[in-house]
Amino acid sequence: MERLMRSIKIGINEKIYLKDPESSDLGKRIVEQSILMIHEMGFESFTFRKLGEQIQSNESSVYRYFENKHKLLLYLASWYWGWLEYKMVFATNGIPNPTEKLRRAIEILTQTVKEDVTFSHVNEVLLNKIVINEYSKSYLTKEVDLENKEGYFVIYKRLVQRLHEMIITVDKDYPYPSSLASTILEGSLHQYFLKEHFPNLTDCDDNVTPTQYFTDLVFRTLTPKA
Amino acid sequence: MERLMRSIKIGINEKIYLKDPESSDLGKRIVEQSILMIHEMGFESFTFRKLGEQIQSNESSVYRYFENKHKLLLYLASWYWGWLEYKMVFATNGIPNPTEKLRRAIEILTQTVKEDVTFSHVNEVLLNKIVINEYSKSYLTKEVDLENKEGYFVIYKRLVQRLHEMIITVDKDYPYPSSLASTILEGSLHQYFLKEHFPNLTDCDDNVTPTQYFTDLVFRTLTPKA
DNA sequence: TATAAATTGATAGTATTACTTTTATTTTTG
DNA sequence: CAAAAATAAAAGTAATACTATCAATTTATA
Repeated sequence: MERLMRSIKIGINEKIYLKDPESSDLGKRIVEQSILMIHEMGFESFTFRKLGEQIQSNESSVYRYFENKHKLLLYLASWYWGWLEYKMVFATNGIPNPTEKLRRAIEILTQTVKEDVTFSHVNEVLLNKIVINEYSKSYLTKEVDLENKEGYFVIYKRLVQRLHEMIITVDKDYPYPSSLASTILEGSLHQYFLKEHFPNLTDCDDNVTPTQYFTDLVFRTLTPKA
Repeated sequence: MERLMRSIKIGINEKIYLKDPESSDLGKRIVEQSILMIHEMGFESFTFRKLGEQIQSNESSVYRYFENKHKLLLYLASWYWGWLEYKMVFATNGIPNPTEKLRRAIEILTQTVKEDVTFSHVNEVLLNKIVINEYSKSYLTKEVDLENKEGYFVIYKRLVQRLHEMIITVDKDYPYPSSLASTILEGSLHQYFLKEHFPNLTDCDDNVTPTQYFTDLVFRTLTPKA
């Protein structure tokens, strides 16, 4: 699995970048170091100037890969969701029982990223934390409809769609499968955030995981067909 | 109800502002026009300079009320949640049946704000839209723990707490009442956002409301005690 | 292997933002 | 009416988010 993951390239919409960061050493350093820096200082404080210094290159060189830091965030997010999608498809493939399949999917999608599989230069553990703290900012903008039309969110949308399909396979009569799917994905990020910063607003802690909460929620909600 | 609402002042943490905007005509114009402008141009494009022009005053005058636009957002959000809390407490007060009480609370908390009650200078319809699009940005910051300690999020937290209490009154054995409560509040904002920008990721549309989705979800999940 | 092409690095420049400071003017209030 | 407070106007600062230019270096290819 690890070896396999390492050899896969995640297909990201080419309009997100000016030059594919996977195509050069500098590009990989941009991705690698931006993850460390955004995690460290947060998205608002992160700038291309600082990144340039960090990678011992130049601001202007970074701009040749990404138009701006917003596009870089879209890139990192797409990478993350593409990686999760891959893990999910792999883990659920071949499970015949729809209930078990959905259960496994929820597990993959809502669990913490513990090990650094180190898919080349990308630190998935930190990337997961970045997504928890910053992903919303990538779509809560005035440009969202335009960017959606450009296809910048396709991977995330496909992931929700896959979850949606697993839900209706378990219970074809459930009336809100899309909403439930999007609630699981978005809600999971939120529960992780609350656990860290607003522990009173969640039941998740060291002993209770978002995975347990959402698994319980989904299977109380759905009525599996006989 | 409308009359009552108009005569109530929402108690907002005094550390959020430098000078109470309710205390002067200029302050009220700041709040009133900032709501229109943030709704119109989005939070990132909104600046105190532009606001100063709009209210026929000066940037520096705005800075005497709020340290920066982030604090202004915290203020507007507190106002909104305080207003919603008030509506909810009012609407559920005196309902003896816990299930009906919770149902009514969910209804209030997840429904669209349709009418402009025009609680003085605040346009609640637009404020609701601002909260949908911008609220996350108020806490997804590196300063969240500090600001939480300062009490900038108390009203929102109290609202989740109230919902939590109603949930356990309906089903004292449900193991995740805090998570469910926070999921309802946050998830509702998210479903409204999806309905507008990612209709494929939600079942909510002109005919199906987030209220229906969450009411259904909660009552499938909880087992009311006999 | 020479040369062209592409990439990168360094520097400088522009417009805007997010403020702060100062001073003048207006409004409020005792 | 005088003093105090609030507001307005203007200017200034440091940082951001870029763009443009050109030189240096690496890479590709003829």
